[in-house]
Amino acid sequence: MLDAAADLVLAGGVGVGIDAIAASAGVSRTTVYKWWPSAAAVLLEGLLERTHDTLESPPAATTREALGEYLGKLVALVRDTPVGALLRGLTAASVTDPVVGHALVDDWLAPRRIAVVELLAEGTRKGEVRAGLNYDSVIDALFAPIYYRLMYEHQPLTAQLPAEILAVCWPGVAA
Amino acid sequence: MLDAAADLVLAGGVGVGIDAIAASAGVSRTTVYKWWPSAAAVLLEGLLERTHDTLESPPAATTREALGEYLGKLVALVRDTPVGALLRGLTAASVTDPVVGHALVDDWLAPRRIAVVELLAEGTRKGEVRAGLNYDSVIDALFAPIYYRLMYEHQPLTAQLPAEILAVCWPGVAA
DNA sequence: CATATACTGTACATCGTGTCCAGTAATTCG
DNA sequence: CGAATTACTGGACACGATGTACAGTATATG
Repeated sequence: MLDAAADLVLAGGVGVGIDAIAASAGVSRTTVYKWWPSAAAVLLEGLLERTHDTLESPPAATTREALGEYLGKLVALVRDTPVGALLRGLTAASVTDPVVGHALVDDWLAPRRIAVVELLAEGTRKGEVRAGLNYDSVIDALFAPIYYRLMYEHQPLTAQLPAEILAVCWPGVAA
Repeated sequence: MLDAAADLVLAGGVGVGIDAIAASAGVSRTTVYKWWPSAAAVLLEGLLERTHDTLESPPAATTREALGEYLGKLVALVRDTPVGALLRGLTAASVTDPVVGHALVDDWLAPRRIAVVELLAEGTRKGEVRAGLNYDSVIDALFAPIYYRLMYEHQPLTAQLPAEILAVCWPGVAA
């Protein structure tokens, strides 16, 4: 059912409902309800299940490069896989459903923020990142443009975005 | 009807529908449909009508201060008025309704981005802002954290946010 | 006075959600 | 082997929201 749900979103649908998931998975609606409380819960679990291997940051020579690669991996995921549509739909759902909102923050956003906190802490240890930074602000500055462009589509979500983000933010982060 | 719609959102409702708007405005549902195609359209017009005076940037000594004040005004609007809830709801609606999405970008986001472009251009003229910047990236970096926190609520939307954003981004923007 | 415009209120078709229930197939366990 | 648990089916139903249709009323305009 998780695969079916993800495939549905891939196929272009953002407002995927229980009916569509059940039909696509070849099971009855009742069965879906037996395992998940809502369509959004299915989509969220499908999202997490397919991406739990995208958390670690690849080794890189410098902290700046490591951040660039980490953001690049996220942008690629959002651009080239159903993850983008999934995130858009779940973000919309989170507005009316606080449970989805909390799950999205705890299970999607938070782990990625933690990964970057570690990158920054390591950078501070190596003398590449300024000490005494407010990590939460920095992480917002790094991640937010990606979600901003994902949601509003006022600017294209290009592969160059991480480099552009770092061009603006890195001078305020570097030691 | 616009006032009624805005008041409804203020009262805590994010998923405001045609029924609620009509009831709150004291008119029949048919009448609302006569003037707007959807509930989101009413809310959007109400939002724009109440905020078209918040576009200009106040005069400030330095470009950095001007940016801080401009972002501060936006944060205050989002924090202390129905604008925050309105934006959250409309952003959610924009995911399934492209018309709302375009209107949100063209009539809400774009004018504010243009105001900041002017601030930055003026700053470049005064020698306070680096020349050759990619304005779109800078503007994303400045605005995105506000919308990011608005949507996910993973971090509080405090009055200090603009200062924190500038602490990270200004070094990459200053001449 | 006649007409156009705005509004009313109900009714209706439609869709998606979430629950309920009786019945079936398969698996596990005594 | 037989009994009980577990998973699933599919149809029915209540519910709420959306959007349209229509016949009728009030009000202002000319």
